[in-house]
Amino acid sequence: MRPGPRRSVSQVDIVDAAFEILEQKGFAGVSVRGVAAALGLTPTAIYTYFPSKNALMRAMVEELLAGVDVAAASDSSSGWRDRVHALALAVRARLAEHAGAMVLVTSGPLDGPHALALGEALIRLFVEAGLPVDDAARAAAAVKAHVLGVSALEAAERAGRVAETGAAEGAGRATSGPLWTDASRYPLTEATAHLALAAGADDEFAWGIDRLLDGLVGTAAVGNT
Amino acid sequence: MRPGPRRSVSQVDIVDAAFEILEQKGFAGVSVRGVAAALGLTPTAIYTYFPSKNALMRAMVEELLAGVDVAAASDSSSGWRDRVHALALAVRARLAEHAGAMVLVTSGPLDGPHALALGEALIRLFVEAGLPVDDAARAAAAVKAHVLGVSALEAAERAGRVAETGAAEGAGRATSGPLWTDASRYPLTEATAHLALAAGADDEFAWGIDRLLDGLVGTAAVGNT
DNA sequence: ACCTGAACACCGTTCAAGT
DNA sequence: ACCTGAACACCGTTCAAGT
Repeated sequence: MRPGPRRSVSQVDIVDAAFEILEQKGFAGVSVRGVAAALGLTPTAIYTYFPSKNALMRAMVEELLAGVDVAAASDSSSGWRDRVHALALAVRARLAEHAGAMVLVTSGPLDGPHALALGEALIRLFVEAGLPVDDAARAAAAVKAHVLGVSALEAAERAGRVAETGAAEGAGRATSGPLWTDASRYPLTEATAHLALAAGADDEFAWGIDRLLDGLVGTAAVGNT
Repeated sequence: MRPGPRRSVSQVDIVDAAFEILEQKGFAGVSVRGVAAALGLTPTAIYTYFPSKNALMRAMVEELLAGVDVAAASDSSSGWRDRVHALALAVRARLAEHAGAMVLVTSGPLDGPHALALGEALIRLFVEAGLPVDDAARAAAAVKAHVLGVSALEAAERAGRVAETGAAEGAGRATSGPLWTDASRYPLTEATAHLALAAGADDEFAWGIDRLLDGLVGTAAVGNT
């Protein structure tokens, strides 16, 4: 057997250990040395399981997406729209679960089996909604982009919050401080700051997905199978 | 004066040098040591200009966004829809210009002056389109997310291509190879692969933005100022 | 087949010291 | 005020060697 390690730990053990470190120390804190140490291994032992750190990270993305219930997309007890919603919400939740998961996703193409299954399910749902196949694929890509984009905005905001509390003292003073506080030049941004759009409220996310779906299927196709 | 270095190089020189390295070696290749060396400086000299590597990267994001012409959003010779299009296309182009720019954006909140100006311009355009302020802010966030999401998908795909050509030999064989090639389980994905949705065709991007705008402003507001 | 130890060529950041 | 040199505590990855 090609991938078969016989002892000590398994590939999923390594991935799980990596996730634990990701959760605690963020993306920059994940090192193959650290993961190895957490498992009582030498760094070089990791290279028996994964050919590179990047391969490890891609496996992490797969485990992340493995957590979303793609099968639920085929459950025809609810309409296609509800099922797209469920899928989008699930992916976003998984991405929000671990700090730095967003950078992980950007580290390589989403061509793992779970990623492919997810994309396939989305296209199928839009076909079900009455779209021609090509448009269904475009719509699926748009939904993927939207979920990823919202997650990116959330990750960016969270990265800033971590940096601020982490530094505590006036680390970024001279460079960024005085220039960026002139907020009165952005009245509309200020007036709508209470919406906390980047913070990741579920209802705001659902609103965005709904507007996107409105545009994707047009007003004609209101058919909720 | 607080930020005033008197000699040798300026902050923008450092940012520019960092971009050159980003372009050539990707995100992982950018180091404060490397940037310093490119300018004939010692690594520690960089800390006279930026308090940390993260501060440097945030300055890079600002320079990236400085390249999009936000003023064009106020040019009322074209409709609000065209101007949203122009803004979205410009941001995406800037993000696509440098490999690894996406990770850069995720490294901290988008609260620099150029980022704020861009967000403000988007909200204003949606107010112009007839949306109430709160919905305009939500719409602006959706457009930002869409652009970022598409860029993230493109970055992920590009990261994969680099890894493949870089490794050349069977680096990821045992781990990912045999499991991921069973593409016949994803017929719809295969059937629409020719669309190259992740590759970043301009017309596909425009289609997505258009559908999103359709959903955001509804069918009632077709008013093109 | 799996794992260790030592080594190579790197990192970000701090701090005392120079001019 | 700006910059250097040396140092600290890390990195990913390779390779010979052990069992």
